[in-house]
Amino acid sequence: MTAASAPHLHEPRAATHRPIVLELGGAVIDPCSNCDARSVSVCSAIDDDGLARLAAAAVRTTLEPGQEFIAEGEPATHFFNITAGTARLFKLLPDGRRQITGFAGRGHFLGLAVSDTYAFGAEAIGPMSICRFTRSKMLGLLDEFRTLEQKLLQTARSELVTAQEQMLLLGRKTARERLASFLLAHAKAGSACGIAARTLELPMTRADIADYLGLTIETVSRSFTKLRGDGLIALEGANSVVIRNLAALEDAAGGA
Amino acid sequence: MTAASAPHLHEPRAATHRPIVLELGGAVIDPCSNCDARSVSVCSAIDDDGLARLAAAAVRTTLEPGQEFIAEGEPATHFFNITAGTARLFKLLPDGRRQITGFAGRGHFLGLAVSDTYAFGAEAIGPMSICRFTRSKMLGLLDEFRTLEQKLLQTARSELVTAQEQMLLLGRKTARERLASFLLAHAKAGSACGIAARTLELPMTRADIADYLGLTIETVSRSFTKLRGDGLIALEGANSVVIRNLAALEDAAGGA
DNA sequence: CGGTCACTTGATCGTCTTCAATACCAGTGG
DNA sequence: CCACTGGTATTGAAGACGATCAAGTGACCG
Repeated sequence: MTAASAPHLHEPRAATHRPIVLELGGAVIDPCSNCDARSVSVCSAIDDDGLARLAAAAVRTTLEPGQEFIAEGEPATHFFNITAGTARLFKLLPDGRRQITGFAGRGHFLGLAVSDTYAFGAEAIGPMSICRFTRSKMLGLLDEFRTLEQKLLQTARSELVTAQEQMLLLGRKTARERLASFLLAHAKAGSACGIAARTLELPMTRADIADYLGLTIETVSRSFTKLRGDGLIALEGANSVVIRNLAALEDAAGGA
Repeated sequence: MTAASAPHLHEPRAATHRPIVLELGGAVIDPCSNCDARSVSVCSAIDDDGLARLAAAAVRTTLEPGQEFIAEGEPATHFFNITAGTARLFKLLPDGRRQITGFAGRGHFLGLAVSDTYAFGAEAIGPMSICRFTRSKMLGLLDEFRTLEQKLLQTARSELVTAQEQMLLLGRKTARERLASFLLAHAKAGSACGIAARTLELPMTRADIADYLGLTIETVSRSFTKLRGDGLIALEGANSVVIRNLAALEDAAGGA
């Protein structure tokens, strides 16, 4: 598939492009066929002919850390495909309380709103690069390529399953179980195969983790400390976690 | 579209069939074209020719209150379409803690698992009737009728939005806000147009509501009492709720 | 009329939150 | 090289919200 593959999770990995192809003839030739994110994204559902059309419809953009690119409640004019970096997806209450509904990494497709406004906001956590499509062009592609639509259905169902698991976590798990579940989920997502990675790089802050797990920063921090004290994990700086006892961590996650 | 339409929410309403058609010629003629649930279900995405094939693939079943018809973790052999009654969808932790991820009423389509096992369980709340399809037949229909697939994508996205709202509720709202949100959501779902119904019939028990809102029975009960004491609602028996002050209830829901 | 079941209400307890102080780390400039 | 600064994480103490434990009420039913 794609070239380099790091054991890390959600790393920006921006520099894997092969400029050789892009410079052929001096013009940009089909950036999509060359995209790092293609193999893990809905774009993989489209054939080579379609890819040219996709490339024509796409606008590549880079984002600064913290930059918001989807605003909850705003008209849903665009679709996005993440090619590098990680975004936080969130919903807000009027008084400022925030719930992060998920983190979206490379290959993640965003913006398929039901209504004509976005149902959630999205911000870059670190530096990001995204592919932007207008609503009409994307809908045209969807109409034309059934495989794309099928892939989206598959993706949506998978996200629905994840969402249900998150509801179980938010509604019924303790702080310790939530953090353990979170770490395990990211360990699994970070490794290519099904085996959990031993070391995790967490691109998000404690505040993000707290808002994702329905806790406060302090409780997240205390839970980290507790898991470390119990020998389940080790912390190397704030953003790097090493799993020292996978079985015990799975146990601490509540068994589901 | 269909004939009778009650203001009530999730009412079993089993007896609206028109036996006249069924008795023509003495044999059952296309139960699908006659189905109460058709107009509100994915079946509406299929044309009349397809409906006959759908009918051939469908097996109608009735369920007792409390009967489980989807078991979490079991092989996903069937799809289901609810034609009458309400089901609770839930996930369990090994120690018995339960999170209800949603309630599914007439027209709701269930069982589209990502993996080959069901990701959640489903039980009848009251008496129910469902349409059952084998996995292979349903996949065949899906393959044949693109409109059906499109409808499913639309449904899945809508459920995803609902799930995100529920995450906000579970992660960041107080008990009072959760119950108010719950009542409002059902008021809106119960009425045909966008205007919230004034009276709600809740088919589920306090335990179900608690497991849906991530609370205990006691806290749900206390919150009901409190909302009543504040004049926002009135209770007529345990399962009938009248909204007395819609604006205040929306306010109590946390504004989102 | 006793039994069960669902709901309500009360008293106490515990987990997580809140408020507050301190530690840490990278970047900057003296 | 080291003090200063701002952002982020950790730790501590007090408080609140919801959970737990327990009792009481009411409806339905044999």
